[in-house]
Amino acid sequence: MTEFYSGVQKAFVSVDIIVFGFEDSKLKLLIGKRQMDPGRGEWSLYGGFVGATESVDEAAKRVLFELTGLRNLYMKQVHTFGAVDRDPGERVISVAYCALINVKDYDRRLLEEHGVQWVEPNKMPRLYSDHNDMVKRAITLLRRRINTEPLSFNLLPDLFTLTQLQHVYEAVLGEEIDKRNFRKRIKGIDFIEKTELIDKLTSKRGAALYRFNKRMYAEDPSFKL
Amino acid sequence: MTEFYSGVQKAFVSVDIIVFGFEDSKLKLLIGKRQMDPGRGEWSLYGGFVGATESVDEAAKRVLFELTGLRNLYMKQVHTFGAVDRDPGERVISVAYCALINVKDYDRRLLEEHGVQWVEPNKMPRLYSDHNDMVKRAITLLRRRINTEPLSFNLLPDLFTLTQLQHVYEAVLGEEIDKRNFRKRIKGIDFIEKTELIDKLTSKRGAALYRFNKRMYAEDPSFKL
DNA sequence: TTAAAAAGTGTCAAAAATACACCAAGAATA
DNA sequence: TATTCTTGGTGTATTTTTGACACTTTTTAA
Repeated sequence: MTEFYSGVQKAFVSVDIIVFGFEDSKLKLLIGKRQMDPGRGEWSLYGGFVGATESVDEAAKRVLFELTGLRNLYMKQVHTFGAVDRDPGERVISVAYCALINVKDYDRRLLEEHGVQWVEPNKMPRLYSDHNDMVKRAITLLRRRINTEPLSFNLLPDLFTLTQLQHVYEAVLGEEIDKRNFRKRIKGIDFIEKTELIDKLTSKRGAALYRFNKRMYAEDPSFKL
Repeated sequence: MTEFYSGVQKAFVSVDIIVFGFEDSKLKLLIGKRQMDPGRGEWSLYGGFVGATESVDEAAKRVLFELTGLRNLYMKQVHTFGAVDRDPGERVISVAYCALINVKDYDRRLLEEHGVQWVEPNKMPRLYSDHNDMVKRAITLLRRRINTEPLSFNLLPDLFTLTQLQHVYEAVLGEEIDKRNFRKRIKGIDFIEKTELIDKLTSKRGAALYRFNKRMYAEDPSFKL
């Protein structure tokens, strides 16, 4: 075992990103038709290869930036997929990442430019290779973490109403939540601040706008919904 | 973007395994001195490369089998580590797995053969490359899951006493648990069965032996301690 | 003026979590 | 053989958390 690297084959390493957004009170994610071989024309996640001079995490950030034009988004590694024949051409091992974006920050031009679109997870077509599994894992990850980590704010604008926030939870968890109990719990969380501002767009009466106070959260980073 | 694979460098892909065991009421894991370059002589996790004809998961199983002589162990992917210079020689991307074994199933000869030994996580030396980070992540994973997944039994013999089981929880979570409350909760779980057998080894009085009923759990796989 | 649509608010009951202390059984020892 | 030591085993009362549940307010549009 001295010739450590001998007799072992190298592989391509790629990243695939499950980009989640929230629109019309629904959780959605970005998929597009593959514009390259293998699998040209099939629905797939957006991805890219890990370059020689970047870490896998950096590659994921780069690819996400290419797609969205945005940086510093919430992103987490989901799982690494390594079946021998998952890519019909070469041996490609892919690290799946999940990212959350506020759909309104997203430049609609870029959607077209990259030929991607928002779809609801349960209305998704068959995707290329193991990408459906990636999506499944990503959703499982979201569901597990949304109650212990302040994820939800990443899917909303800086200012949001409690109804919107509740809809995020309902969309991710796939179940209805009692409005009064939800708001009761939110009131107990100091870093979700009520502002003086009122949103008049989505309701006739107008709803108070809230804000996630990052600094306050950073001081005592514990979260439990 | 037609020449899909061109201009991208391949990388070695390896697996590293954090093998947890439970001994003397303590959580321990296997580390050894590296017997190969780079990093010869440094403390490190046990690992190996992913071969051309095996999936990453299969590679992890194979490596774990090499090390322990055991199959069908509990094993979960933890995280993939992909810093550019994490391996001083070549570009190596490593997928960390965590495995749980019952120390008594482990052939002590194999320990010596592979030059590995059990250490407590908090008494661990500096490990090769990013292996300390791997261990940290693995422990975080265990802590997150031990209350929602029947992990703990994998660290114990088929027959175990409630005190042993409690010690597993205390060791993983790093906190003491009230004996009566613990046993109360256990009683509410049908697939933890009391047997007629009594363990006379660890106590003078003798303690009832319990068993995890896999089939019963499979029928209704929900777990909440 | 009336209807429609979403925002906002509090109480009570059930369930779950936590704190807490003594007796039992057997082995070893004085 | 009495004593002590060690670990196994058991129940209750309190607090906390969760969950169910319905009506009023505000504004716009018909």
